Amino acid sequence: VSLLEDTQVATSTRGPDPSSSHCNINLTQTLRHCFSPHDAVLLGTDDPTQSNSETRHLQRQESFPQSSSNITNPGSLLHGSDLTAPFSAADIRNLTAHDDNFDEIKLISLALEEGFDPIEVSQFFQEPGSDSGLYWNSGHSTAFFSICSEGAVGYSSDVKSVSPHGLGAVGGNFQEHTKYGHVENPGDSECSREATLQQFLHNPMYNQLPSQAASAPEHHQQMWVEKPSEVKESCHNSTDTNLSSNDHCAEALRIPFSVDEIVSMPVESFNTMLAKNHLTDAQVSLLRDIRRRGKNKVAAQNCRKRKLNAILNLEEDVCNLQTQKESLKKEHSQCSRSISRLKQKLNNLYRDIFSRLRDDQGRPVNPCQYVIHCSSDGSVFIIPKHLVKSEQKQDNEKEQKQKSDG
DNA sequence: TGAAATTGTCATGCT
DNA sequence: TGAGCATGACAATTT
Repeated sequence: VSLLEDTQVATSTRGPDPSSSHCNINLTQTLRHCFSPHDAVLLGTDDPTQSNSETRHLQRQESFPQSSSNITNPGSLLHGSDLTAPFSAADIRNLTAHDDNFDEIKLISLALEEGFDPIEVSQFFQEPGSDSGLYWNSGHSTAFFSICSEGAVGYSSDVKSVSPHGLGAVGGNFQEHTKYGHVENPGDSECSREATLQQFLHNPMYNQLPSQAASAPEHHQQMWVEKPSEVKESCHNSTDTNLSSNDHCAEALRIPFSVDEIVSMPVESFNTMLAKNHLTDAQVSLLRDIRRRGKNKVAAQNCRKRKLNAILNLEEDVCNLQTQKESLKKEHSQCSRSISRLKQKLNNLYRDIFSRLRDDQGRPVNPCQYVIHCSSDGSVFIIPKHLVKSEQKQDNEKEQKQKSDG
């Protein structure tokens, strides 16, 4: 590996920008792209998840520049213990130990103890108004903050980058960092191998496997820099037309706080955390934004669940009411039939009674002129119809008067 | 390739 | 007054 470190390998058209004049990539950078703390652990053990790592290795090979075939057997370079060569035994132990404890809280403490420099970090936050410039995707548990060269702040994480161990903290957007900040200048002293190694070893925000990041869709990689309009504008306003807007937004910043932690911790703990870490106002604002967005994201998810449940409940209610309506319809038709039968019976009875009635002179009573009246006490009278009509009129008038008085 | 569904975010109002 | 929640609206992304 050390021999290869200075070997310049021409990238093929599969490189980040085939048309770019910066199409040479340092193999060391490439190896860094293709290497994660997980690899270090997996390569050094007989982990049963080896097949998993092989799968990832194959994926990694796909994203590996084609021209790496200039080397006798580039694949072999990625196998075996050679890859661990740049790391000391202590480093490997360190990696392994941390890999087993890569939960977010320990990442935070690790970063605070070993890697995180608030002052260094704060230099990326000198410009206020981070709210509108910030963009982040918290599907994953660990935060990665990026900042445009003009000062707009961004954040990115990758949902799909959950580690095989489910700890969700291995890997990081290092790919972005190298792509935007290092590949352009392989010899940049600021990106020295040693610094990168230190960064690699101590960066707890390494939450995305480089291979996954490299193979991720371009829009995923650029979400954090492309979406905010302010970032876009500030990046496009740059005078250097040779570099893309993403290159201008390439400066990466890491805050060793888990997004989940930021969002879910009690407000007292959150405020304590803010107070203890000597953050700038912009950083505090950023973290509060992250917390607010995280809370709101969960709220939106809950809101949508409730809305769906409400819709489902309403659909269920509609079904129940339709069933009830059908039942009532049946009942109504049954009642109507019963009423018809009763009416018919009553009519027959009426006719039968009148067919048997006779007046004083023995003549049949005309049913058109008389009606059968049943009083409340049970007595039955045969009354001329005109009397009934006049009585009914009087009754109706009485009712109307009562109603108007009432 | 267009439509529909999903998701994250913002703004706003309320507690 | 700050924090959180609920929700409509919008835009980007995914299906």
